[in-house]
Amino acid sequence: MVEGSPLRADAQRNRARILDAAEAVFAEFGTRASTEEVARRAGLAIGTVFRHFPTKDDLLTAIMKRLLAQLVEDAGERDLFAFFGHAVAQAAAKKAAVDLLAGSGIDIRVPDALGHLSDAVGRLLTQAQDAGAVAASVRLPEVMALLASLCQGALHGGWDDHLQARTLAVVFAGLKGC
Amino acid sequence: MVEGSPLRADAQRNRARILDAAEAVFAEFGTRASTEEVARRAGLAIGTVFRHFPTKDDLLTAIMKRLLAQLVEDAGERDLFAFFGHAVAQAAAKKAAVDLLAGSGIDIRVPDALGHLSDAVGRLLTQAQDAGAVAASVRLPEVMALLASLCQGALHGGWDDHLQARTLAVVFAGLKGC
Amino acid sequence: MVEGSPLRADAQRNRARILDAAEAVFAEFGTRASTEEVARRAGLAIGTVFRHFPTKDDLLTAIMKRLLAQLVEDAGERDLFAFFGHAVAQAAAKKAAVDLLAGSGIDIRVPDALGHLSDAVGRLLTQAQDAGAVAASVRLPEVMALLASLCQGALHGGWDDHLQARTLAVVFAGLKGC
Amino acid sequence: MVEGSPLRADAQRNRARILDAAEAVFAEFGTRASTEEVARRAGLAIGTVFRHFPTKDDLLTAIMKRLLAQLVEDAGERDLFAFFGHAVAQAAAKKAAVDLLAGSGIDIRVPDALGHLSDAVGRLLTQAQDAGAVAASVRLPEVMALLASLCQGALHGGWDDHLQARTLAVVFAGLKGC
DNA sequence: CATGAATGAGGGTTCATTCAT
DNA sequence: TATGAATGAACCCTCATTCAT
Repeated sequence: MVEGSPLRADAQRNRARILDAAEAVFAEFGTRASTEEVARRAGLAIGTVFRHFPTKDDLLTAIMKRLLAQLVEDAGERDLFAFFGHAVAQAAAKKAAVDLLAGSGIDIRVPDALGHLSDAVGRLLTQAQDAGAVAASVRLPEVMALLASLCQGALHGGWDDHLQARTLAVVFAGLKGC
Repeated sequence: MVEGSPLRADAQRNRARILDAAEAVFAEFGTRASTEEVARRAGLAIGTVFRHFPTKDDLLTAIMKRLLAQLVEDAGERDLFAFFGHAVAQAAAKKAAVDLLAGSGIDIRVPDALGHLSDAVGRLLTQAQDAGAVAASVRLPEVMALLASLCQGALHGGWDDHLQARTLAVVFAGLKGC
Repeated sequence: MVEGSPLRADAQRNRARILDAAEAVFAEFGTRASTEEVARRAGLAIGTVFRHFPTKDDLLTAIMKRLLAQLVEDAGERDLFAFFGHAVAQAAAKKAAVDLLAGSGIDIRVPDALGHLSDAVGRLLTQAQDAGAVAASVRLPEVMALLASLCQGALHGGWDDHLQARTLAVVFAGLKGC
Repeated sequence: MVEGSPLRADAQRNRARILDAAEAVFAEFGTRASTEEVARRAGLAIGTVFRHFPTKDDLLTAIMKRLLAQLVEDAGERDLFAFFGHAVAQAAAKKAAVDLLAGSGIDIRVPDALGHLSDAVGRLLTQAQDAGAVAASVRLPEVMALLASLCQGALHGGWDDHLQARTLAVVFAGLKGC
């Protein structure tokens, strides 16, 4: 079953190029960067971008979904603390996506993807609490709130590694409960 | 020194009206709201707004400075924990300003104002550490980073009071050191 | 009572220039002509056109209203047959307006203006019937239908004067009843 | 003469499907409907449409020709009055074609087809005059002008059956001479 | 010959900024 | 100095047309 004509391969490649370019462009200039700039970076004509993503929002949503899916995957390979560190480290490189995660301006619905991330973090939280690494009183909503906050902070604050470590250390201490 | 001519009074009043309108408009619609909308809300013509703030960025910078100055003042009347709660609570109502603080898109330099806020928070931190309410190992940079992160998180996350309290509780526990 | 600042005069002049240019452009190229072309013909920047008519439809509606108002006025100075001749002769020069009158594509509501025209023609019809120049059985709806049809026909058919006269003669004979 | 290779059969079928789809689409949405929509409705790829009709105008011209040919055929089976009624009734269902007939926007030359229609109507006219049903003074050009006008009017005016009957009655009375 | 992805000019619209009044 | 009309670059998006597969 060879579903999809050979041309489909080109289209797939272009779709990926667009997403990569968009992620880079939006990361560099924010979501206000023009779709034209994305096309330029992807080395494609503007029409091609709109053929793949009929709306700028569609493009942003697609980026968002990809980022969240990646985070969910990343969550599977780490414990809660490592995942926090990882996510925060990623943030700086994912300006646009974090903006979107934050809901700034553009109305984007990625409930499923967000739900999956929440599920993944929930599993990490349970593991951490079972291992006694996080206080039993801590619940998922505040963990997600802290994760989002720290990603935003890292993104916009321009933290260096040292500052990031010290900041996370405070939060981790808080999670452990004391 | 002609600083006090009758016209100057008008100008000062207009400047204040513009800033108030801009804060309200940008808080409601984000920094993408048009300058024209700000003028409308201020009950002034667009030209007047640009006479006072030659650039939209200038206007945004001015709002930022005013917000930070207010925060510095607020810091003087609270302890570290109360101030965190206050700042976070404010965030939701100051969408635009927090965006700016975060540097999203528009390039704004308000080093002095930020420095003053840092100073104020530094004083609160010292007080809290002197009182044994915050671990001695905690330093100002991470406190500022946490403050900014939580403000961002509160702003974009749409936290209710309960979630805000639980989230802050984790951070406060972390600051106390345990 | 000097309502309106002096600048208003300029704006009024520009509004008129835009309407004149739009009528000419749309008459020449149809309603598909670009707003940019209208601006060019008016000797104004595109932004000015959109300041006066926030939407292309707004511009088309405005032209339509003006044309209909003119027709209503024209109706006051003629009998039914002369008015038919006049309207049909105008049609060729008013491509766009007739298109709009016909409702082609663009959704425009000018019910009031259309109603006024209908009223004016109704008066002419009554006069003609009172004078025995039109059969008593004829009613307004079909007169309006004939008027619109003939305007369309004249517009798109490129009739010369002779053909127009002969065509109208048939319709006039029909109205007289025989 | 290779006119009859198996492929030719496919091509002919596709050509017909495209014309049918185009007539339906343009009738529904006007000539502004996209060629892509036509391809979709025909169940073909856009490239196939352009292979058969290198230009959108070519497609529109082809539709026009087919419509006129059909009208010519219809004319053979009716007397002048019945044909008028038939053509006008068709108009509403042939939005696009009538648009084209009218020449609105797209520049299309279908002189031959139009000539044939004119010939057919000329025959009907002669018959009617021979039968004394139409005044001898009436000539073909104004009959064609009336026909086109009424089709336009019916198309854009949204006439109901009653209005159409009354409107045609006036024209028929005019043709009869009185 | 059919396919459908890619192209890119062009269209409607917005908005920061300028400048005549 | 305040006003608000004018400007025009830039943006998002559409669609006729081309061309590699």
